[in-house]
Parts: sequence; structure tokens; C-alpha cells
Amino acid sequence: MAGKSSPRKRARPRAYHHGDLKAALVEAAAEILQNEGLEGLTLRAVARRAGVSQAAPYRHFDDRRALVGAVAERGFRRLQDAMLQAMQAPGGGRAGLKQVAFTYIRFALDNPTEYRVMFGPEVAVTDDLPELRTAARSTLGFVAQAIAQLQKAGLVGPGDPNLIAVATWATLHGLAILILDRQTAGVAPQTDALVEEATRILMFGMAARPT
Amino acid sequence: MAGKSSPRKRARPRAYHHGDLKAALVEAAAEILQNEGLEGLTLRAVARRAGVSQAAPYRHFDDRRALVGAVAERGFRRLQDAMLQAMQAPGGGRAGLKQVAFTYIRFALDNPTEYRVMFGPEVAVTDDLPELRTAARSTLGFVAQAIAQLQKAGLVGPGDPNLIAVATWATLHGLAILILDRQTAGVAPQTDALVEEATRILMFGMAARPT
DNA sequence: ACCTGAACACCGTTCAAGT
DNA sequence: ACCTGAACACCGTTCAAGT
Repeated sequence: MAGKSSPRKRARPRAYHHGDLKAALVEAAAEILQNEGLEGLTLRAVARRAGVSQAAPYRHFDDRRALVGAVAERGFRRLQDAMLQAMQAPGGGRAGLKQVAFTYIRFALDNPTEYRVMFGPEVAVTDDLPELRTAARSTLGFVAQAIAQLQKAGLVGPGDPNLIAVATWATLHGLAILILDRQTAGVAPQTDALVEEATRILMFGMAARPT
Repeated sequence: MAGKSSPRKRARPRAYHHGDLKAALVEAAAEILQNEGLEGLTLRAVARRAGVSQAAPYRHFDDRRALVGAVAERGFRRLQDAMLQAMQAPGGGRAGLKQVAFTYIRFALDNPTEYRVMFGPEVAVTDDLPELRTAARSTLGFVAQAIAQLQKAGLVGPGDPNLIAVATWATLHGLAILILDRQTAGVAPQTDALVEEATRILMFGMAARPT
């Protein structure tokens, strides 16, 4: 918010010259995604929204993919924050997992395009996007931690918490996508019953000990 | 394969003038997706590969999205065929579900880009792609049918088979994406253990009767 | 160090015209 | 009925030049 007084004239028209154009570009991209959908997300449109020239983003991002990757990274971070808050709310154990599940689905419903981009084809291969990879891995680590906690509480049976975490995340993600894609429209008018059922299956399945 | 002899001259150079350019375009698009990835999938490249002018595809598809939608539709059909074959193989019941799960994951691994496009942002909203919507819904119906069978066999507890089917599909899809995105690389070197674990959780969870 | 202006190649899409 | 050739607007990316 606060910025140094600019050295010469023209204090207002362009607000992003104080040094954090990179963050402003990511923010602008996320807004475009939310407001206009994926087809509106062009580098040039992002630059226009941030009030800079079409070439300016190249000072901060190698190419278009890098910007999309940064948006995805932001998404994973926001998703993890939301889950963290849901875990801290009262009602641990089984109720806690259910709360996290609802939080996860709500995030996807509230940020449909951004969520789809996070798991979409463009930034799927993260070999050249190390920060995105780290953010995504961190989300998995977060889920694994939660599973380990449930195991300690005796609510989840023994087994590699990482494997169980992947299975859990997989169910949440799949549910989010199927709901977003309206695959469930004719089947589960309101999605709550669906999330309940999936959570139930998960909890019972995880409580059972491995063969 | 066999075609009518062309009315005049030039029998070979362009093979698609016999009337199924539409199918040829979809095929060409799927090949490009497989060989060059999503960024190679331009309408013009598809036209080039099919040996027609850049404007020709517009005779058969409204726009680029419609072509991508047709590829996705083809994908759902092929996926469903693969699952059907896996179900018909010996070993019904629990072993059958596991077989279907492995088949599902293998399809995703064998057709990574195509699979991601099927669930990606471009064709997510199917309001204007009725055939894609039908194909995707049909896949869900297929899973629901399999669940109903398992219920009859007493291997899955009572409950709306549609809801259980969504939860099942969600887990398979989530698993496929997480594996494709290498989210599981540091956690499950070979994916088999992962699929086993997820199937186990699903089966135990579904066997339990609802609260 | 960071940004602009202009340029290039390429793409989606349209349309008059061909057979 | 189906396809071509040429055109237009727009995009990703580069690069010399500005401050």
C-alpha cells in the first residue's frame, strides 16, 4: 500500500511502478481467469490490466507458461491456507476431515477456472516450474500430516500415511472436478450429499486395516 | 480402408476427399496431442496433417473448441471401451473392480495429454457440446452399473449407486491426475501400490453400510 | 535495472470464390 | 455440398532503444 514518493512527476496513473510488478501481474492474471475465463488469459491482456506494455511481463516471466504456473502456485497456496483454517476450527478427528473436505470443494467451486488450471494440461509438467512443484508437493505433505494425526487418534488404520494421503487427495480432487464439470448434476442435485458420501467411504475405508 | 475409385484423376495425394474428413480431423488432432502435446494442437496444424486447407475444418466444426470437444468425446468412448473389456475378463467382484481401476490408470498413463484434455478447462463447460456431455455421462452411467452389480453380489453396502459411483470415479480420476502430474513421485515410486491402496480403501469404505 | 515501441511469425476465424 | 486463397484481428515473443 504505502510507497516511496516517486522521484519526479505523475504519482497516480500507473500504480505498479514501485517494484512489485511481478506480484501485480499474477494478481491481474488470477482476476482475468476469474472474470473472463481461460480464453481471456493472454499475456497481453494481463499486461494491459496491470498498466504496462506487452513486453514488460518478460522481465519477470520466461514465457506465458511461467505466468500461468505462478497463478497455479498461488492457487495451491490459497487452497492450503483454506484447509489449514478448516483444521484449526473446533471439531477434530472425523468431523475435522469432513470439514476439510467441504472446504476443499468450496474452494474449487469458488475459483473454478483457477482450480482447473492448477491441475490442467498447461502446467502439468512441472520440471521447469520448480516453485509450482514445491507448492503442490507441500499441499500433499499437508494432507499426509493430517492423515498421520488421524492415525495417532486411532481413527485411521495403519499403513503408509503418504499412500493414504494420496488416495484422500485423489478423492477430493476427483470430486471437485466432477462437480465442476457438472457430471454429477443429474445424480446429486445438491453436492453436500455427495461430499458426505465420499467422506464416509474414505473414513470407513481408511479405518480398516490393510490385508 | 477400401474406397470408391475417385471420379477423375489424382487418386493418391489427398486421401480424405471421400467424405469422412470430420473423423480424419479428430484422428489427426488426437495424434498431434499424443505426439506434440497440447501446444501443438492448433486448428491449422490439424488441417495440415489431414491434408486440407486451413479453412476446411470449419465445414465440420464450429470452432476450435468443438474440435477439442470431439477429441475429448473420443477419449471418453475409448476409456469406456477399455473398462468394458476389463470387466468382461475373468475375475468378477472385488478383483474385477481392481482390474477396472488398473485399466483406468493405464489409459491415463498411455494417453496423458488426451486424458488431461478430457477433464481440462477448455471443454469443461459442455453446455454447447452436447455429444461430449453425453459421452461423459455415459461413462458415469457405466461405473454406476458396475457398482449396482457389486451391490447385488453383496460386496458393496446399500446406498444410492449413483452417489457411490461418483465417489468411485472421483477417486480413480484424482489418482490418474496426481500420478500424471508426478505428485506421487517421491511417495510411491511404482504406482501399483498406490492403486492397490486406493482400491482397498474404496472397497472397504463401500462395504460398510451408511450411518 | 526495468520498461517501451515496433516488428515477426503464427494462429483463429471469415468470406468470396471455385469445382 | 465441400473446399481453397486471401484477408483481418490478435497473440506470443524478440530486440533495439529509452530512462
